[in-house]
Amino acid sequence: MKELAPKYSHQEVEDRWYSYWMEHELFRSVPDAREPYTIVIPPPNVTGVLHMGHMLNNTIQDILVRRARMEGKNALWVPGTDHASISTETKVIAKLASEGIKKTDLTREQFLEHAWAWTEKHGGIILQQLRKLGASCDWSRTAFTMDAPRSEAVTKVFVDLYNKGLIYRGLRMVNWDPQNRTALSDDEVFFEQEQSKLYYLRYYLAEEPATLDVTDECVVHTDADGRHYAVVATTRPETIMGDTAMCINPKDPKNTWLKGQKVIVPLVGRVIPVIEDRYVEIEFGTGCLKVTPAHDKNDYELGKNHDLEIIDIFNEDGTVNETAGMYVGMDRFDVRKAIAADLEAAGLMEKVEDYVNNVGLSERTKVAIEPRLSLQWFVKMKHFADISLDPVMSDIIKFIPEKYKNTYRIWLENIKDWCISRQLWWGHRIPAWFYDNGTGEEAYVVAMNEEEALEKAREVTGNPEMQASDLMQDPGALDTWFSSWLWPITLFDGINNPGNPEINYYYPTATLVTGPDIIFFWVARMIMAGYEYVGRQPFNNVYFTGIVRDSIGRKMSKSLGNSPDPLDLIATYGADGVRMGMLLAAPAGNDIMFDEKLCEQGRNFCNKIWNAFRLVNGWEVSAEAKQSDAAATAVKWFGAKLDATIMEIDDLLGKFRLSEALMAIYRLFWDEFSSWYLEMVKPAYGQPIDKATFEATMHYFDSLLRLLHPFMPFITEELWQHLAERREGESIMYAATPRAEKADAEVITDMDLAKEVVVGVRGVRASRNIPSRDTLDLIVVGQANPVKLSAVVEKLANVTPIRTADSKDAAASSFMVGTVEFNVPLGDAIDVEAEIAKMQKDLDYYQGFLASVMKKLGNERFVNNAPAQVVEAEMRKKADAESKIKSLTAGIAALKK
RNA sequence: GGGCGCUUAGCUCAGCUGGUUCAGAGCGUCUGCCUUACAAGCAGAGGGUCGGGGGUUCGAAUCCCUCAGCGCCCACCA
Repeated sequence: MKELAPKYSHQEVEDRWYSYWMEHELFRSVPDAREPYTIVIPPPNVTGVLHMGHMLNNTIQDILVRRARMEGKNALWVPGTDHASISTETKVIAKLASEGIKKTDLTREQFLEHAWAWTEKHGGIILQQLRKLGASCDWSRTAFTMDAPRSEAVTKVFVDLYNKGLIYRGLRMVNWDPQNRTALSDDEVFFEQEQSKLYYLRYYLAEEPATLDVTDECVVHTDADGRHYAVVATTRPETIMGDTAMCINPKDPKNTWLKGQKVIVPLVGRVIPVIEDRYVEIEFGTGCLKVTPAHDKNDYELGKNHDLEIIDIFNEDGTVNETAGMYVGMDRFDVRKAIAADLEAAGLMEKVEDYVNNVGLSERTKVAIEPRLSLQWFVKMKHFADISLDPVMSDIIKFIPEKYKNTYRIWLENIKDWCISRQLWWGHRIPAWFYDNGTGEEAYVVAMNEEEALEKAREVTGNPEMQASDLMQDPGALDTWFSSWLWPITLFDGINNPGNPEINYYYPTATLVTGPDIIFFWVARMIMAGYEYVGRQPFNNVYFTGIVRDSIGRKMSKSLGNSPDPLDLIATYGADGVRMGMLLAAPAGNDIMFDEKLCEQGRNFCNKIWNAFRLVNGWEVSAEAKQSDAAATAVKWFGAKLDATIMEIDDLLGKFRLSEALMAIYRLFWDEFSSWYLEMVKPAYGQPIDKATFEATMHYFDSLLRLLHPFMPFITEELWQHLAERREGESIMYAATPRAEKADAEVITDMDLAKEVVVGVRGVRASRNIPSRDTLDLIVVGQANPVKLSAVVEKLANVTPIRTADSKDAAASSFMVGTVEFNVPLGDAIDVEAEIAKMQKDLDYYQGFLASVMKKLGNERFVNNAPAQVVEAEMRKKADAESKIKSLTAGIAALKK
């Protein structure tokens, strides 16, 4: 056998094995007779870069897939990327801007060329990075949400839903992003607190009435000239050009005098009515609300109810338009400043207060959303909510952790229609064609392509002369999620080619691994699409990972600079080390407090495995050598320990407690196998090992590597090749995961006792500074030797065969294991005072313990009410404590003599 | 405003339907060791009245109430 370096070096090993796996197509899956196990990757944004969230997410997926593969399932992990419509378009625009090119200077085709070029350059980088992590994806299936098969499916679904009446076009107040000039869905808006101002504006009465209907409770404003005015508090004075009413609450006693009046919009001069609606909050500001139906969601509703005029004063980019009549062409925020100054100058500003406001921002551009009235395409969600709630609530689709079921339910119960159109170019184009039907009303057809659209249009209009040039396709694109929601289906061509062998085999997928932040965007909608188009759930489990934070709990972000580069981490600690580091910090459902030290721990573990292998690899095997008692015992015991841990791991993995499963293997390998087992079977210096022990050890090593492989694929593959001859193309990836039905509990218990005795002797050595090479005597006091596995004790503690004695040796250090006292005679080396102090401490503890047990047993209600076995246990505790006290008391007395 | 979750050792967490000395794990800390696989290591040790208060019970980290602190999601009063 060749010499191995004392330190494991991952660099060369990891790349070599990844190439080997690829070369032999070991990640490839095609349908066969085995049970399928499918995972579809949450497609990362095509222009994205690998971050720690991806690392966590994909490590988990890889563990699940590799484990399933070793369980004999036909495991498939499908990779791909997302075209990320708005995000990519934003980035391309920014890139073009840096080159001095404006989007508006380009045609659609020119812009798309740039976008595709960008996609080709960046797309796939992130997938390449995943390979470094060891991701066992079937790369031959790599998909893109905007490639041809996916695009066709998207169009098909749009047409289908339109035909079913589930997609409609409507004039709605939408979230408008003035930077990208597009509508956004509600889910793409986030709110942030902002320091702003509350402006109090004077709205003078249009006509001074002869008498004012004033009560004692009224708050009436009068200026120096005796003219009356109302005061309106607003955060958005720049929208006054769009005011078409002022609103008060009919129950507001302060403002009853305004009922039925008309007021003048400051600066603008327009006369508007005072309307009454209970929507107005009496306590807010002055109780007077300016109503701008074109620029506020609630105002729009008010406008509808009170039949108000709608005056839209903004352009698509958030500048003021001609309709406003003033400040034309200025940006909305510049107008705010200008108008505030002008109001002040005109004496129309009552006062200005500081105010903390929640402002809606575009998730992508971070620009303040402008509520805007526009014609958009919507999906009716009621139907989808109806078909997708029950499967989750009844655990047909299991959420891990379960708490997200609640979140899901509440969202579905309050669902709003989904705005799916975006005024963007990068994305799936909306398959609707408009034409002029001469009525001035909007007329369009929805079809798979232009040809079909023309056919339909001719049919609808009854005009066979209609030409393609008479049609104009909707220039907009679809929300990215309108393609993502089909992902588990379109990856197997289930929309274009329903019921094909692939979709029948791989669908429903096993487990979706994703973040809770996209539970609405994506998870819920995939469930909807799954039931609508396949009639079944898209996945059986959804494992929600936490957010990766830094070691002091801050979210990792570029701006904070607290996010390590995953590839740097891999270079430093190895993919195996980083995978372990991620996982150690990642209990399901909790946020991840990531600390680079955990990767170090992972790397150290690799080194430990490596060195354990170096040890066994270096043994000289002798067919003649006889197996020692210690070795025979060790072999039997570790087999039991291994079985017990296998069952524990099965249980943990079944509950998706990956972190704990890995920790169980870690302890099994490090503590039980390396620190205990290998020390038990290790031959004396220069001696060969017997064949039986060697073979058992290699077999155990093999089992450990198999258990570990899903978590740490590279080092396990590297070492596995040394364990047995293997043919080219074979891999631990397909070795069966170890199984166990039951574990020999007796030998485990016996060994636990033996280990405690060893630790006891080591403790004596440590406190007396006795080198481990000095052989000691070990005596059981006052009873028969209870240690069955004494050969192990003799070897590991380096003691002569265990003897028994009736009473305590005055020149011995002692320790207790259970109820048994052990003596280690030390002769002159004994420190009587220290020995007495130690025993006295134990004695105090047991006396206290006995007292508490006696109190319990003295309580009649306890004895009468508690189950018999609980009472019996207390009786045993009492007997144990008494026996220990007796032995300790005798020991102290012996020492004091 | 509505909802969900968390608070256990210095740190990160596990403790299922209350009961085996149940108060645990990993890391860190301290002490002693370059012992013939591994100092990225070995051996040993210390460390918590389970957020506060109250209740149910023979018995509570575990169940109930309440207070405090932290976090997340939804809604978005100008």
